[in-house]
Amino acid sequence: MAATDATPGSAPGANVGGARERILTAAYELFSRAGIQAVGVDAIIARSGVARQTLYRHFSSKEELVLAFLERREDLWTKDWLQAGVQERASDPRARLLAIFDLFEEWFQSPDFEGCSFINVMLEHPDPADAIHRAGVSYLAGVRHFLEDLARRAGINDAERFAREWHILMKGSIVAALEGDREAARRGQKVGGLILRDELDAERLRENDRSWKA
Amino acid sequence: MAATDATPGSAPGANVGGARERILTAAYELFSRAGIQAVGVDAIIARSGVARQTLYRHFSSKEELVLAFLERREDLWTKDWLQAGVQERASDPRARLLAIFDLFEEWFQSPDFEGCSFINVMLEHPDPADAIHRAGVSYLAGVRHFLEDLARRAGINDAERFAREWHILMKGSIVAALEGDREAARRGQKVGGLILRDELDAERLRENDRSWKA
DNA sequence: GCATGGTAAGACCGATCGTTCTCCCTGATA
DNA sequence: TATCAGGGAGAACGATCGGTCTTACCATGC
Repeated sequence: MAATDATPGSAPGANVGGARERILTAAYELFSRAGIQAVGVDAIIARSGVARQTLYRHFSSKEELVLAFLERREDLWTKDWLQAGVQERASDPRARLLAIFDLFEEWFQSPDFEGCSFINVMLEHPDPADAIHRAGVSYLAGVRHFLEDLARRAGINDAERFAREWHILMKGSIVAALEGDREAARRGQKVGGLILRDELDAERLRENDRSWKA
Repeated sequence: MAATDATPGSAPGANVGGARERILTAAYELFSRAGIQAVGVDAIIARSGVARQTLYRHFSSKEELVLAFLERREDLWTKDWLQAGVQERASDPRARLLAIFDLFEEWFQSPDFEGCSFINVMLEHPDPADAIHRAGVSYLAGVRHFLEDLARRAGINDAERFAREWHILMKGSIVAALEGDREAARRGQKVGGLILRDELDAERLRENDRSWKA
């Protein structure tokens, strides 16, 4: 995920782009894999090859850097990977919902599978008043809104409820994958199929009901 | 969850039982709510009212204390709460599986809902070689084995596969509840109902198939 | 030439981390 | 009475934490 190294021997991502960019790249690599509390600013400074003061010029505190990391995570993971991925794999909204778990299948098998950073930071900062906790919740809501949009396009009756159910499947299968279940994605997809079938049945019932009354 | 205070004014759990017991009680309360890295040994010492050296006489390191906390969590949460809870609420294995989410419903509404410590510690220690990570995975497997047993008693064909699907629902709804979804338990129960119905249909098909061949 | 601003390098701060140590007290046992 | 283990209180260890400060370098624009 890091750009090609411009200065061999130095840490990946060092001396590529401006200082702020190098800091964010290093923070992304470290935070997404090891979590927040386990990564000190010293580690980010070392990996980015930036001076201490430079980091604090761009980010007034570690918390601000974490919030910037989460913002980037949404760009790279939610938008560039998840949303773009399902759109290139399928065109039908229903197929796109199921394609999420095809993406997950590949993701889970990747050697440095790191899980969902939004879940990770939310659990790592349990206080609901914590800005980092709230940011995690907010970016998870962003994912859910994407599901809601797909559900609406698929003609599903209560898109918000459906999205929340689908998201539960996604989050559950991510945790299962972190436990080591290599088939977590297929399991999520299978149960998702049951949900979709149930929605279809319900829709058919509603239509029968309408034609009955007509 | 802490025993009644025997010495009013001191921290809850202090001077109740032996030193080891007080330490474990304090560790349980702090670790389960704030996580591992956020809780220092100083906080556990202060809450338990125990001397520094006393803690290190009973637990050779913080890591050992964390492992003892997880062991206690299995006793209190998995066995005394989850397993005992579903057995008193229902007798039919299928009803017991669904009753898990009735328990979750109450759990999620409790003001100090803390989530699943096994998931929390596993995500907080992402390294699969870490003893704490492995312990979390192992206790999650314990929960899964309980589900597997229920599934087997319910006559479900592939109990291991079923248990993994059911567990995904449980974990997903726990994370959703931590996000603030007040109906996460009902959602899990509803999707669980779809899985159960599907298992019933499949079993019916197998029986039809058998009588057809007979 | 000279000022300016971004950056590197690194000393330094107080606080906290997990851990070890010493000293003293108490209560049970021999 | 003498012994000894368990525990309390707290100093102290080296390491690391997030964050500040100083100094020097270098490229740019006036």
